[in-house]
Amino acid sequence: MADRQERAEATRARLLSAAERCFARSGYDATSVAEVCAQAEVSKGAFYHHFDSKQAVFLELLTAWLDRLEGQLDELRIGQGDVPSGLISMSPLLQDVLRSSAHQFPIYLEFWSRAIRDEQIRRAAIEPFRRYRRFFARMLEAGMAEGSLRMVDPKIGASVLIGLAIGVLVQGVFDPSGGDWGAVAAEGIRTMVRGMEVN
Amino acid sequence: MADRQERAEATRARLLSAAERCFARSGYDATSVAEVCAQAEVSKGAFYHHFDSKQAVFLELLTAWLDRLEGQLDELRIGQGDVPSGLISMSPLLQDVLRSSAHQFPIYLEFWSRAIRDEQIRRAAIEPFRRYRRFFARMLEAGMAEGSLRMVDPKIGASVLIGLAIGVLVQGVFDPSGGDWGAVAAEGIRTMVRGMEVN
Amino acid sequence: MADRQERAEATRARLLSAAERCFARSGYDATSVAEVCAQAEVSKGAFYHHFDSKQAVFLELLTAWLDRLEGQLDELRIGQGDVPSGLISMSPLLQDVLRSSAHQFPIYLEFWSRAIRDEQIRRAAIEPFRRYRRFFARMLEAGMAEGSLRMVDPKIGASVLIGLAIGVLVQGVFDPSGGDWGAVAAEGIRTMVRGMEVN
Amino acid sequence: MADRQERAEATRARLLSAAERCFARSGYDATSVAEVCAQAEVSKGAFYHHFDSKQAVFLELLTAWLDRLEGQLDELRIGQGDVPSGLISMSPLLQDVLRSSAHQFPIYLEFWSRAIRDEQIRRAAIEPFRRYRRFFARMLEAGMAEGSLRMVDPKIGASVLIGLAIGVLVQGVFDPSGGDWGAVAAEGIRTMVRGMEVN
DNA sequence: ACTATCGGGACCGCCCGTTAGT
DNA sequence: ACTAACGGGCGGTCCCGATAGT
Repeated sequence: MADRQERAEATRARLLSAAERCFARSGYDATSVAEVCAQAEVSKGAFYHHFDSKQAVFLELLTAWLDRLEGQLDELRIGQGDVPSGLISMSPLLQDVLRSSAHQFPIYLEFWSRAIRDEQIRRAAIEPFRRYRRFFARMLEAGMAEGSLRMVDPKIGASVLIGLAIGVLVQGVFDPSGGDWGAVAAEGIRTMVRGMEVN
Repeated sequence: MADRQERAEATRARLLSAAERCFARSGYDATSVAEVCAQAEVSKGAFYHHFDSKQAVFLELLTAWLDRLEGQLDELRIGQGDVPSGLISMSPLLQDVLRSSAHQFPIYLEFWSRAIRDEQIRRAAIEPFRRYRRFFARMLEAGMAEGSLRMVDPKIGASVLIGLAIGVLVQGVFDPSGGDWGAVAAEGIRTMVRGMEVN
Repeated sequence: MADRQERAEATRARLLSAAERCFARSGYDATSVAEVCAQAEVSKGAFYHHFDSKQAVFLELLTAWLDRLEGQLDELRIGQGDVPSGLISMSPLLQDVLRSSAHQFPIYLEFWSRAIRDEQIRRAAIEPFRRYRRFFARMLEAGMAEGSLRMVDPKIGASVLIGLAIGVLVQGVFDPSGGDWGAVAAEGIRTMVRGMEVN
Repeated sequence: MADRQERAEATRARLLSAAERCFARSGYDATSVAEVCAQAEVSKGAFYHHFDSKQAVFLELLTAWLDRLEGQLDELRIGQGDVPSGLISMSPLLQDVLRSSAHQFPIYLEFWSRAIRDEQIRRAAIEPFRRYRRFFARMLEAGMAEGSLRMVDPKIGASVLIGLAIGVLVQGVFDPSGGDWGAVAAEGIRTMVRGMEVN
């Protein structure tokens, strides 16, 4: 039956989860494959059976995270009401990411560092962001169409919104005790929206 | 007599510069001490004579960069006019940082990744940000006092501003060809200020 | 009914052929069992079902090659005419081996390297050579008997002949473009025979 | 003083010698760098300080061996008497190589196997042989000039001579107890020369 | 102040072979 | 007969840092 396949997928999942834990705790470079295997309680043979390299695991974790984020974004798409209130209703999402990703975000930050140098990682890391930007650009266009938002280049406006989110995330991760980052997120979005509204 | 000391200072400087180049090109972990020494055309012994460890060099580069940034900020402090236009006049600075730091910023991004795990690095990396925040908080307080800005928690407002700056920087570094980041910076600040003004 | 067995035999043959290709291309050590299996489009399980080990495949390829060589030699045995012209008529064979074995010979060269250390391989690799020597020794004895060849120790003479063949082969394989090895083979045999004739 | 440098060269020499021993005993692939280091009683750090890679050591051993061989050849160049007797006087050299290289030759055989695949090794291994061939070609030309040798393409004749030497060496190494290889070498050269003489 | 040499250690990737399953 | 999953282990390379020497 599918017994074998199930077991294999379980092993794979255990490896991914162990890798995520290790990367989050010690960082990518400081995490050895052996450590991940030990955490997952499998052999190195199993590791390299399921993944091509250490980086491949990383890439998979990255894309999974980015996809999850996009999924959450899509769920909010069906926001009733006008665009400004739609945007404001997103601050819980940002706060949620802030809270839940506190331990994972550092990994992705490190990943981004690598993305600058590695073409493959760069593509994987940047493409989703371009999609996010398209998502927000469409929202802004809708807002302009409905007359609730001032006229701005939607692409630039979207980049500003995403920039704010990233910046708050970064600060929240580095200096968790340095401020009420949930409040900063909320206030940031509120201010941003205010600055974008027609009046 | 100062000959000896001068020569030593020059070696030290060459090492720092070589390290900056290497870190920027390959990242911290991928850069070996030997590589830095080769670039600086000195032996490893010289390296360890001037620095305690690879990380020590990194720390020194970090603080130098952050101090330079703060210096640029201080120069702008003597802004005449009201606070909103003072803030807006800062966008060239951000654009400048965006342009000039394009090659160095990745290093500090990586540094931040490490800051999460390493107490020493964390302090060095976070303290300046707290200073930046105090700087902007004071600006916002002044704006509220002069009646040009809405009432907000100045600390939170400052964090929002810094977040925006970071977020634009990050995007600009990762995806330089993905947008006109100078324009994004300008538009972001303009919108932010609009959203903060009394009306 | 023979269906099952046929299929198995085909798999076995595909593995052997794939192994030969891989060994020739990358050498014995640099060729992994996985690579051979990939080339043969079967799983590693199949490999180890048909062969005990990587070396077993190697041994099988070796003996097959040596047997083939001996077969070609036997075909020439029915040489009419005297011994000297019989020997000279063998130079096309050497040239043929030179041409056809260009890609396989390196494998066996490597095999010989191993033969020095491994008893099992040594026996497999050396025994045929002793047979070749006996073959030529008998020819030389015949030549001496018929009065066309000088008196020499037939065993030593045979070794000289085989040595010449090996040496030309080795050079031809290493430095194919370095000379006209077919001509070298012909001239070598001719000279050798001249040196062996009574006058 | 030169104390330090002396010690370093001693270490280097110990490594080379240990490598030669190990390669001869177990073959190139089966010899680990760690093993060589252990034999030489130095650390891996020392190994990689003196050599770029395992292969670099191999290459150095190879070229040293080939150069030594060429040196021995050059010493014989000042042969008085005519060319035929000059050639015959070389058989002790071949016998000597046969005896002394019995343990090293397998290494170079393996090296040659690699030479087929690796451009760098190939060049290092083949160039000397081309030089040998030029050496013998000049001898043959001299012999033809003095009228003691038949007219043959000197390049081809030289290749034949070298081929004979290689072939005897190969057999002697593989099957040391299978014959009197010294006698084979002598008889081979004698026969060859006889076959080349004018009558 | 600066160098050459060296020590000790760790890491990624891979590899050969086995076994549970089909 | 054949497969996928896995175990256990090793090997080359490199790296950080220390030391002995100038």
